[in-house]
Amino acid sequence: MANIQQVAKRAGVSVATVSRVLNGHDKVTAKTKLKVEEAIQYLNYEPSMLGRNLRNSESRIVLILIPTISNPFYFEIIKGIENMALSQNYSILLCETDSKPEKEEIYFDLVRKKMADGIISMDPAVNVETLKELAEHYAIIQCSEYGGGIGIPYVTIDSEEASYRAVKHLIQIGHKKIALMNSDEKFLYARERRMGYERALREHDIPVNGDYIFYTHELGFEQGQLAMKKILRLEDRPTAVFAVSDLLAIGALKEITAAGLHVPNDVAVVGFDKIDFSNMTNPALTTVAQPMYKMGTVAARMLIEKIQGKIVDSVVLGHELVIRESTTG
Amino acid sequence: MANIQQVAKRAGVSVATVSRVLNGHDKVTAKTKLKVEEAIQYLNYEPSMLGRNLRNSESRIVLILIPTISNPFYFEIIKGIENMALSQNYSILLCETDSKPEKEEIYFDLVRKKMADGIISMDPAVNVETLKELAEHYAIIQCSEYGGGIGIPYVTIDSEEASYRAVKHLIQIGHKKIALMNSDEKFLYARERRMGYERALREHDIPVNGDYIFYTHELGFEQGQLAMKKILRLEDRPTAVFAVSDLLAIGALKEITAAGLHVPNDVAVVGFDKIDFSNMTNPALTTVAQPMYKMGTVAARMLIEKIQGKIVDSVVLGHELVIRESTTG
DNA sequence: GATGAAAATGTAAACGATTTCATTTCACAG
DNA sequence: CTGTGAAATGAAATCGTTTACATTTTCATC
Repeated sequence: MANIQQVAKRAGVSVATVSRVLNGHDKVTAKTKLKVEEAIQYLNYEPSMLGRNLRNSESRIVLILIPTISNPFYFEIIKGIENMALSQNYSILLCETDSKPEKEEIYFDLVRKKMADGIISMDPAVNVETLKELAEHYAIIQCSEYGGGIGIPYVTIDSEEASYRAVKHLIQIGHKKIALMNSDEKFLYARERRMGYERALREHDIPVNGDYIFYTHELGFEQGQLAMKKILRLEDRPTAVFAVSDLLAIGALKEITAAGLHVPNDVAVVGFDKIDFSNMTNPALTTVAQPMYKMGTVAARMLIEKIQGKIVDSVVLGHELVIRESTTG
Repeated sequence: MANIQQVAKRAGVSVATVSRVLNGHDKVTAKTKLKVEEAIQYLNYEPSMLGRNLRNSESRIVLILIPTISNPFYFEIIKGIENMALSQNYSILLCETDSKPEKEEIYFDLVRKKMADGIISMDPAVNVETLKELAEHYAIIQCSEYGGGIGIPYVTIDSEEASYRAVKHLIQIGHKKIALMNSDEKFLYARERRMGYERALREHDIPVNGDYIFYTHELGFEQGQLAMKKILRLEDRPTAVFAVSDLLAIGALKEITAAGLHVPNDVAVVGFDKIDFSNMTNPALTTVAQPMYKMGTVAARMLIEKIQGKIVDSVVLGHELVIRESTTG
């Protein structure tokens, strides 16, 4: 494999000139440019990013931190990030932490060692202390999930409001006994979503019943099944369930059907995220749509600006309630 | 941020010595080692991969080429690859081609420019010519999908046999009118799966009916719905459908239910891949399980060996039929 | 044809590590 | 105390770029 020296030699110019035609921001005579291009062609030369990266002290790689790749919630966000990154000549390293500190640490090390220029964190279980420390030296953006008040820019939606609207929809179609399937309240978004839930109830003079609130330690299908089992065993059974993730809701769906009950006639279900699969279930799932693709592009743009040393502000994006069969038959 | 020079200076040794304690394969006195480690600690030094990578002419990054991140089929494979890669100090760049040559080209360029040390291709739509050309200079492995006979090592399952067993299962539980929902036969695996389908039929003296074979140009949910619509319109309606992907099968499921028919009483359905969601549907899907995690680890191991210059052989892994509600009630 | 400013090109020093080869240090035998 | 070989360390080249600065070329002008 040829390097820039050999190209220079063959073209009869200096390496500086070759570099100039390569990057194009400096002026080069049409004639020399041609000579260089011929040499490049002839030698099948491809500039090495290794040399360039060292010289420029950058890697042109950004990290995406997600708890697990199995949650389709992240798909669209990732696509958004990827496309924006690609358009700016960045590549993305997708990092699954499994919410384990030791895996997280591996990836943090990647930026410490200059293998990555920045991080978009979507892991709610991320170690906030380390993140804060890292943010002093490196570019970091939080996306979708965020620890509040730690001074790291984020892009997210208004969880409280989204939750409020979802529950309000259930109330409007006649439900009064509404269960909340929430995740661990150590996460900010979980606290916000419970607040929205309670606000909607209070606004309609429905008392908040602690027995109707369930916590799961993960947002997966199985946790949804498990929680739904408990809900179905309540003596005063709820007629509706609001789950804070589609996977939880799909687990609930499966469990309700397995119990011989009908959705939505016996129990209505609302999910959160509008993952692809929410449309594939029987019945299709009513859910809150986050503008995921947009979220991804915005996060990526913010990160790149941060890498370039600019100051960036946090962003709150809109959301939308998508009403489908699981609440309206 | 400190560099190796400053560490050397503070420790009162040469950079060579620092490098030696860093990498640990050369001998260093316990006393100097301590001095160096103190200096590292004091300066908060982290070795830069940029310098190291240039010197070593490697990036320690491998590319994974997938058509789209939305297909859960790839999850477990990716996890397998990632874990194996991580254990060997490689990171993975997940690359979505959308089956578009221009996106593919972006990623191919990454290896030409030394930004990546090798490629694991899972994209059936990959440009085989370019891939072959690339394989002359760079480490490449095909995983799951593969173009046969192009001299690039692959890891896969025996598609023909898997397909044969799936169809045989349908025959054994009494079906004779079995539709095949296949993808485009420009893909080798599609041809193989049709062959398995036909072998099973022939073996039980069931004539192969061309009207029962459907082709989709993608393997998604919508394509499954569309194809199922056509199948349901056949005058001599099949009593079973074998789809070559779970997403197709889930589309079929939804469509059958929407038509007021029952699975499996009216139409039985078999999928392929055993993605997580195949278990979440109503009814749960009978499907062919590929050893995806294993496939990923094997592919990663093969790739790393290839990078190290070893000669690697292709691998065919086993598979398993998972019988669930969509065929047995 | 000399002059000078502007444009094009070249020289050489970074970037931050690893590693070969040379040199120094060390322990020990004579 | 010296000589010896092995072990530890150091000096400097190297990987492949980019770029500040120095130098040369170009060309319009007088």
